Order: sequence, then C-alpha cells, then structure tokens
Amino acid sequence: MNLKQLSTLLGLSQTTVSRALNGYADVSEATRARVRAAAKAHDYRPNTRAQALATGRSRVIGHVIPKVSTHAMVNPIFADFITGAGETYSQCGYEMLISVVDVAEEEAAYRAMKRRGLVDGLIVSAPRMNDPRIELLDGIGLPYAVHGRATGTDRPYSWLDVNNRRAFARATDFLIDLGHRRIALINGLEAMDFAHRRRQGYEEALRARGIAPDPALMQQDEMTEGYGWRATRKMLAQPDPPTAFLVSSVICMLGVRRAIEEAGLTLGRDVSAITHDDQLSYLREDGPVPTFTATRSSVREAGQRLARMVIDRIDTPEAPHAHELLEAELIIGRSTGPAPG
Amino acid sequence: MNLKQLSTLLGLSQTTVSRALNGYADVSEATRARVRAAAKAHDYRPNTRAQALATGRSRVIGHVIPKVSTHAMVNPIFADFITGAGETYSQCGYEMLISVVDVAEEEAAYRAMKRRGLVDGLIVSAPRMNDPRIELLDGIGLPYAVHGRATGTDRPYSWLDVNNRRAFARATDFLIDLGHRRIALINGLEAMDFAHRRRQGYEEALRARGIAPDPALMQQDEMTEGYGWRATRKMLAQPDPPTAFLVSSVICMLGVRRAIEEAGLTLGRDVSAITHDDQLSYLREDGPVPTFTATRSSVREAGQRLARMVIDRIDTPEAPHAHELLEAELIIGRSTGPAPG
DNA sequence: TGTTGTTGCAAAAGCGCTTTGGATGGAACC
DNA sequence: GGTTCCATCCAAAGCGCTTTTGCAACAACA
Repeated sequence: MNLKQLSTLLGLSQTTVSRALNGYADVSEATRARVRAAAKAHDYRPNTRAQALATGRSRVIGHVIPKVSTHAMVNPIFADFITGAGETYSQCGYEMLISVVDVAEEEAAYRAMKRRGLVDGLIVSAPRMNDPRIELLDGIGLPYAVHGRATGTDRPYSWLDVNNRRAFARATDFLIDLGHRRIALINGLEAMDFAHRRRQGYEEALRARGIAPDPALMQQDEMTEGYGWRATRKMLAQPDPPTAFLVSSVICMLGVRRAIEEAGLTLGRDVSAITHDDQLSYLREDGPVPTFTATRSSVREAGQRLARMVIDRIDTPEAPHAHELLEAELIIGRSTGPAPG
Repeated sequence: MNLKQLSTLLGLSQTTVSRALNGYADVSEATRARVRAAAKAHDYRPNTRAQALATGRSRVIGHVIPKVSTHAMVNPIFADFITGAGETYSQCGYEMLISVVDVAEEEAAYRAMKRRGLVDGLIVSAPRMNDPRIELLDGIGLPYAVHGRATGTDRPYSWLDVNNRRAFARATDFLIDLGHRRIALINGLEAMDFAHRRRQGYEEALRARGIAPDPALMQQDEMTEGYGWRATRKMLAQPDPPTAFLVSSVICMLGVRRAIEEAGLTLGRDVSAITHDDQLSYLREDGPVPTFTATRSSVREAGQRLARMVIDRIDTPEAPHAHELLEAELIIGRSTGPAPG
C-alpha cells in the first residue's frame, strides 16, 4: 500500500492524503479523520527513501566507529551509550546508522556521508586533544554533537561531557580527607580528553592540599582488567606504596581489586580505591551498599541527551551551540576507608 | 555535484554516465574511463536515497535491540559483534542500522521496517527457545540471519552459531580427565538458546562418565560479575563443594575468581574453572599463557561472517539456507589443574 | 453587485537516480 | 546496394513521496 493506492482508494488526491497525514492546516478535519482511519486500517507507512528524497532529509543520524586495527579495543561503553541514544531516536522518529571505518578513511567517510545524503547529523565519540574532526565537520557542513570535549579547539561546537576534572578532584579530596597521602592514579590513555581532565582534577586536588603529584603513582593505558591488575601490582611493590587508588573504569577496577587482594590486603581497610562508574548495565550492582566507592555518571543517559542535542542542531542550525556538563555523583561504597596507620 | 551536473559537464546523457559508473557493457571503454575520471575529480557520490528509490533496495541491514525495561542489561558482546558485522558491511557497500525498540513493539517494528523500505535484511540476535521472530520474519518477507539457533522451530532459516554443546561437553570432559567429579555450572539464562545447549553439553559429558548431574551445582542468571561471585560463594559454602566450575562468560568468571580467592583458595590449584570466552576486546589477555582456561570463539568474527550470510540471503533469496557451526577452541590457561586430594 | 478573502482540494513539478526502449551510425554480410 | 548486426549512446518514464501553484466554491465585505 503506497500513497497513490491509498489516495485512489479514498477518492482523494495524493496531495490531500499526504497533507492530511502530515498535519497541514489546509485539509478539513473530516477528511483528515477519514484519511487517518484508512491509513491505520491498511497500516500505511510512507516509504522512507521516497520521503527522504522529496524532503532532502534522511532522518538518520550516524555514529562512526573508527577502527584502528583488527585487534583494537572496542569501547566497552559503546553498547550502553548506543542504547541510550537509540531510545531518544525512536521517540523522535530518527534512525541510527553505525559505520565502522578504518581510521585512515575517516575523513573520506564523513564526506561521503554528506555527499550521499546518508545522514542528517553525526555523533562524535571519544574526542582526543585537538581533535581534527570538529573543524572537518564544520567544513563539510554536517551537524554534529560531541560526546566529551576536545581541549585545544577554539571553535564553538555542541558537546555533552561529564565533569571529569571535578569528579576526580572530589574523589581525590575525599581520599585526602580520609588521611591518604600516597594516592595513585590508574588512568585511561591521556591522549583521550577525558583522561587528561581526570589527571588535572587529581593533580589540582593534591596540590591544593600541599601534596606533590608523584609520577611514580600515575599510569595510563587502555582500560582493561589486566592493566588494572598489572599497574596496581607494580605500585604496591614500590618502596613507599600508595594507600589509595583512583581508577578510571570499573573494568579496570576489577583488576585493581584483584591485585590488592592478591597482595594479602583488604580493599576498603588496608587500601582504598575509587573508580569512575559509567553504570554499564552488565557491571551493575544490586546490593544496597555498592562494592566500589565511585564517581558515577550514567553513560546511557549521556546517550539519550546527546541524541537530543544533535537533533536540535539539525532542527535549528542557527541556534547557539549547546553544552551540557554532567556532574558525577560521588557514591560511597565499601572500597574506601581511613588511611591505615 | 549530482548525476545531472556531472553528465552535462561531460557532454553525455545521465543514462550513459550512470551505466558507465555501474559497469554496464554498453558503454565504450574510452568514455567509461572519461566518466570515471570526472567522477573521481569531482568526488561524485550517487545519492543513496535516490538510488534506493530507483532500485527498490536500500543497501541497509538492520539490527534490532529489543529493550525490556529501562534498566535491562545491554548485551556486553554487542559492541564487538557490531564491529565485526560493520567490517563486512563496509566491504560490501552496505550500511548498518540499529534500532532500539521496546519489546512490546518488536513485531510492529519489523513490519514497519519492511513497509517503509528501511532495510533490505535483518540480523536476529539472542534467539530464545521457540523464538517467534523466525516465523514472523518469514511472513513479512524480510531476509534475515540468526546469531545462534532457536531450538523448537522446525522451519528452515539461516544461522551461525558456536557449537556450545560440544564446547561445554569438551570442557567438562577435560575437567573430568583432571580428576574432578563435583563440577558446577554457572550458566546464563537458560531461556536463551545458547545457555540451554551449554547445559546439555555439560550434562551429557557428565553422564557419559557416569556422573549424575547435581541440581545444587547448577545456576542460571544474567551474566554479571556479581552473579558469578554470589553463585560461587554459595556453592563453595555447600557441605560437598565443587572442585571445578564451568562458567558462561569472562565477566562472570571475574566474579567466580574473586569468590574463590576470597575463600582462601587458589584458582588452578585448589579449584579449577573454565569459562567461555567471546574474545571481547576490552577483556583481552596479552600474556603468553592465558589466565583462564577457556572455550574460545571470537564474537567479532561471528559478526563478520553473519553479515556476509544476510547479504547472501538478500542477493540470492532462492538459495538454500546456510548454516555455520563454529567450533570453539579449548585454550588451556592457568585456571585449571588436577583435582585436589 | 462586485471585490476580496478563505477554505478545501488537485495537478503537476521535482527530489536524483535507474532502466526501458529506442536511435544512430558504421561494419559485416549476402 | 540493401540488409543485418553490433556497439554506443540517449530520451523519457518511473521509483513514492512532498511541495508549489492554482482553481473552485463559498463567505464576507463594501
């Protein structure tokens, strides 16, 4: 059943049926009701492609996953983020297109998306410092919103980010209040903007309390369980080991806990640790008191809100850029306690 | 730059330019070369929507994520699977569309996808026992391929699956060979087909060696770290505790290991454990000898191959259904050893 | 009574591509 | 010389919608 068939069936023109369904004023309420009923009865759905061709808008939003190599890590927050974004898209009548592209062809991919009219807008994920994609997309003329921020870029853009600096500063502060002085940072790759900010927050909080950041207590890497374990093990073996850890993700934290327990120490008593928690659904907690003290911010919610943000960019490109800075909650769990001694 | 502009620029008709670019024979090699060169020079890309409208094919494949509730778990294998599928799609000139739909509206969503001409085919994920989607999609007339199998369905369909039964049978066998008799199964939800098959393999292997499966040693739930920990803790507290564990996912395994170590036991010496390993990139290992003994099968590779399978269904719907049964490797790591005593 | 405005609908153009069904001219054949 | 046959190209229709434009019919106004 297409528009033509539906309109002959109703004894109306395609124009009228189309305008009735799309809520235009120049069709009487009586005919509109008739059209609506018929459309429902025959489960009529306008052909997306034809609609897109006629309107010049595809109602599709693209997410690009740059592929570094065949073995590169896929971001574990991806699934939850997508789910959140997808919820908003469904509500707003958009579809989500995901494109896995080789990092060398990323620029070409964006251009092609625009040229081919594949998407109306984009989500930019995992921004790096001085991320070139922002200028690129502005040049191409494709609306977008960034998940995170790109330090070093001076042009305006829309973004949504967690206040990583403040979150890690607060967490550091909290540990200092508990009497800790040797606090380690198990960070993500600091080429990533979020990791860079986390270290800033950590160092600022230390300095504000008169503690000099110690390079021997800072590590950065891709946030796997194994990395958390190795980094912690190594630090605990130092002559003057840390009594507390600040960890960049729960997956990593699982490794940190393991190393601590293997060393014969008890987490939350002998050693404290705070992790950032994206509230990934497959790592969720269910007890009343969470296992880990954490700076918590739902990445699924971030997906929902960021999706709304791109849609706004598409609808009103002339509007000023939006910025949303989500404050992470500091949730007290059982992995922190007063510094020993 | 669109086709019309390109063709006037070349002094040719749209027909000729189109057919030159699409490799038809009725255009001389000389003009084809000219057209190609011009297209490249102006970075001409055919408009996807127009192409789709004209051909009746969208070159898009849909992945549906059914959403149970706002807090339901998002499948952790999702990201790696998508990445694999996306790689194949890129190679074959397809796009991937992901749709998050409320489980109550799943059927309507499939119908709408067909009606609106949104996708040419679908990937069906996480099949349950007697999964109704297979009959539904056959009825709708949308090509698809299933990631896993749906026990209880008698109609033919294309699928790709890991040989879960054999993998868990082999793992069980291996543990029995090591002298274990009390072997626990920490399974996923057995409404899921893969979990059902894993239990079959486990029980068959036990019976074949004269060991009666003990319901007290079997658990099923959503595979979180917390679940692994709780289930293991509980079982270790039993009067006649298991000496070995069969675990359905690495995330779960992390919890199992924690419970074992908390009980003062050493994994691989006092207690053995084997997990299934989907080779998720963010849980990967890098050492020469893996931490966990595991039945290993890359879910990313599954994504790649399954994508190819749907594309084949779309290209040749009359071809017989394809079936691919991937055998998991049994990788010996450091989490298994001879039964104590 | 004539003019203007408003309401409700339709014809037709257009979005950018593919495809059908010729058209043209030259080579090949009798 | 006439016919057939390729090889190469093109005009135009069509995919299923939206949107512009316009046309009746009728009401309202002077």
